[in-house]
Amino acid sequence: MASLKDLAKLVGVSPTTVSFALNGRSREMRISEELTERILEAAKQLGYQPNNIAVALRTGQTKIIGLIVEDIANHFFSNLAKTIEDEASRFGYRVVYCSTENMAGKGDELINMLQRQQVDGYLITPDASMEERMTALLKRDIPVVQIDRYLPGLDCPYVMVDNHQGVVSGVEFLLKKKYTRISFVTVDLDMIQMKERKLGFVETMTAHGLFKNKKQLLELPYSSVREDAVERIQAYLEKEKPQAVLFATNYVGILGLRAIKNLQLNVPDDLAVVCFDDNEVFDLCTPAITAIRQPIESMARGAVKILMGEMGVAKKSARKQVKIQTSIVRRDSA
Amino acid sequence: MASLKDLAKLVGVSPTTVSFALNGRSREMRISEELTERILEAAKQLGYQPNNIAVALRTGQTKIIGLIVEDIANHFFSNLAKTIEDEASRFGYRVVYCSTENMAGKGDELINMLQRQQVDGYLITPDASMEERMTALLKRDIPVVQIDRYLPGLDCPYVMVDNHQGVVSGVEFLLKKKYTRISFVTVDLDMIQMKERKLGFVETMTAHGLFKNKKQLLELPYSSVREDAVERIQAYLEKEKPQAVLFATNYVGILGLRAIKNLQLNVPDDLAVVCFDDNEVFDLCTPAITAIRQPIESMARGAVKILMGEMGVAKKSARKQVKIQTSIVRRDSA
DNA sequence: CATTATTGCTAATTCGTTTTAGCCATTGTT
DNA sequence: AACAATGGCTAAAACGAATTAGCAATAATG
Repeated sequence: MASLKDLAKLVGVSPTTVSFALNGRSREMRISEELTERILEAAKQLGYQPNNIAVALRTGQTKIIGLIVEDIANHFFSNLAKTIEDEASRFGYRVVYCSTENMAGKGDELINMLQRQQVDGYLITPDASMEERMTALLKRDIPVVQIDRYLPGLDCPYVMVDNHQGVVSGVEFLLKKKYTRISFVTVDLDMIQMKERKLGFVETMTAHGLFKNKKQLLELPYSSVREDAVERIQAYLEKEKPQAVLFATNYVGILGLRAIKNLQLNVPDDLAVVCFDDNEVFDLCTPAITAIRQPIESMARGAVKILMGEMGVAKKSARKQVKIQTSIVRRDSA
Repeated sequence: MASLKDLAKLVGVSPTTVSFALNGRSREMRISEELTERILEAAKQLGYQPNNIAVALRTGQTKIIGLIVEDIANHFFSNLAKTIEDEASRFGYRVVYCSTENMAGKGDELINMLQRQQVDGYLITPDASMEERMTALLKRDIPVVQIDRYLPGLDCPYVMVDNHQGVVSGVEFLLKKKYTRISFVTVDLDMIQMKERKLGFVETMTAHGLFKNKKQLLELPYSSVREDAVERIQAYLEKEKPQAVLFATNYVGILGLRAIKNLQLNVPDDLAVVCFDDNEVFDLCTPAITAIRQPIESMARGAVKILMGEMGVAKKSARKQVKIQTSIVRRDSA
C-alpha cells in the first residue's frame, strides 16, 4: 500500500510537507496553497490511506476503545455494543469488543489483550475477578467506565440502570393488579446489580406485608446448565404455585418461559409474568410478556460520553455515577 | 507501560537479547539458559506486555482479521461473529467487527477503515456496493472470504448455506403435510442467497404443479419500515389466504409472526408457518415455529479455516466454494 | 544597505519492536 | 602455534508516520 513516503516522492516534496498538508496544518506550517492542493490531489489519486499502526505508534493514540461485555451474542449486550459503536464513531473512535463468556480468568486475559493493543480507554461490564486488573488500570490513569454494574471497591465511573427502582416499579405494578403471592426468580450472582434487584423485591414486598418467607425467592446457581435451570424453575413453580413471578434478568426470563411452557400454565391466569430487561422475543410470545425495560441507548450514550470526558476528547462529565430509570412495557402477561 | 528497552536495562542486557528470549528463540540464538531465565523472570515481575502496535509495524502483521456483517445486533450475525471470534482465537487472531447497517457506502467505508487498521484478512458478508473495493483487495492479494452469500463477479472464496436445497426441503416438508396452497414471503434483495431461496421455492412448487401464479410470492421492499412491512404481510395473508407460508429470512419471519398475531390467526390450523433461519425466539412462540436451520458454527469454522489457509496460517483449503446443508427443526407451527 | 522577519519548505529524530549482520572470547583442530 | 569453529551476546537498521528544530530565500524595517 502506498505510504506517505511514496506520496512525497511522487509529488517531489519531503514527507514532512506531505504530513502537514494531509493533516490540515498547511496554513500553520506555511505550506503554499498550490502545493497543498497538489499533494491532496496526488493522495486521492494514489488512494493513499494512512497506516493507523504507524500513527498509533508515533502518537501513542490508537483511537480505539475496548469494550468488554459478558456475552456479545446476548440481545442486551449486542444492542448495547451496537449503540456504543455508533456513539464512539461520532468522536472518531473505533470499538473492539470481547466477551468474557462468564469464564473465570477470561476477563483478565481480555484486559491484557486490549492493553497490548494499546486501546485508549475501556468500557467494562465488570465482575469481581477483574477488580485487581481494573485497579491497576486506574492507578495508571487509564480511562475506564463501568457499564450495567459496578465494583463497589473501585473509584471508577459507571453507568447503569436503577435496578432497585426498576424492580420496585415492577412489583408495584403486580400489586396494583391485585397479585399478592409474588415470587422473584434470580441468579445467585454476587454482583451489585443483582443485589439491588433482589433488595428491591424484598423491601417492597415487606413494606406491603407480603414477604412471608424465603420461598418467595428462587436463586438459580449462576453457572448452571440451561436444562437444569429450566427444571429447577419448573419444580419451583409447581411446588410454590405463585400467582405472579418476576424474573430478574432477560436470560432467566427466557428459561422461565420455557419452564412455564413445559408446565402448560396459562399466562396470566394461572401465572402472571414480568421480566426485568426487555427482549424482542417478548413481543412475539403468546401472551406477550410485560417487561421492565432498560434504556439501552441512554446507557450506551452516557457511558461513551463519560469515557470521552475521561480521555480528554469531550468535556469532562460532572456526574460520573449514573443510574438511569427503567420503564415498564405493559403487554399481556401481567 | 514497561517497554522491552526498560526490561533490557533492568536485566542489564541488550534489547536484542530480550527480544530473542521472550520470543522463544534462545536456543536458536544461543542465549544461555541462565540469562533467558533471568529475562523471563524480570518480564513477569515488571508485568511486561509487548506493544502490539510496535510489533505490527515491524512485522507487518496485526494478527487481526476484519469481519463485516450486516447488523451485529441481529441474532444470526451476532452468533456467527461469536463463533468466528472463538475460532480465530485458536489461531492466535483477534477479530474486529463492524456492521454495514444496510447503509449505502458504509461497506466501503468499513473496508477503508479496516485497511487503515492493517487487518491481515477479511471476512465479509458482501453486498453489490462493495464489489469494487473487494476487487481491489483481491488484486492486492489480500485474503478475503465471503460468508452467507457471494458476489458472482468475484473470484473469491465463500462459505454459505445451500439456500436452494434448504428451501426445497422446507417446501417438501410442507407438501408432505398436505399443504398445497403455499406462499413464500421474501425481501426484494438482489443478492445471490435470496435468489437461490426464491428459485428453490418456485422450482419445487412448479415441479409439483402447484405454482399457479405470482401471487404465491410476496416480495417486500428491502428497506421498508418495520410497520409498513408488517402491514403488507397482513394485507397479503388476508387477501391470498394461503394454507402455509415460508418466510425467507429470520427477520422477515419475525415480521410475519407479528402480522399473524395481529390477524389472530391460528397456527398451524389457519396457517402453517416455516421460517428460513432459526432463532431462539421460535422455540418460545406458541406454537413453536418450525425452522430451516443454518448451521452457524460450521459456517463460521469453515470460513475461518479457509481464511487462515489464504493467510498462510493453516493448510490451504482445497475447496474454497463451500455450501453447507441446512436441516429442518420440526416444531409445532407446521 | 545591513539587519530582522517572514515565507516555504526539509532533515533528522522518535515511537517499540524484530531482525540482520557481526563482534569478541573461548574451544577445537591440525 | 595458527586457524577455524562455536558460543554468547549486541549495534544498527527498519517499519510508517508525526514533530521539532532549522535552513535558505525573499520581504520588511530602520
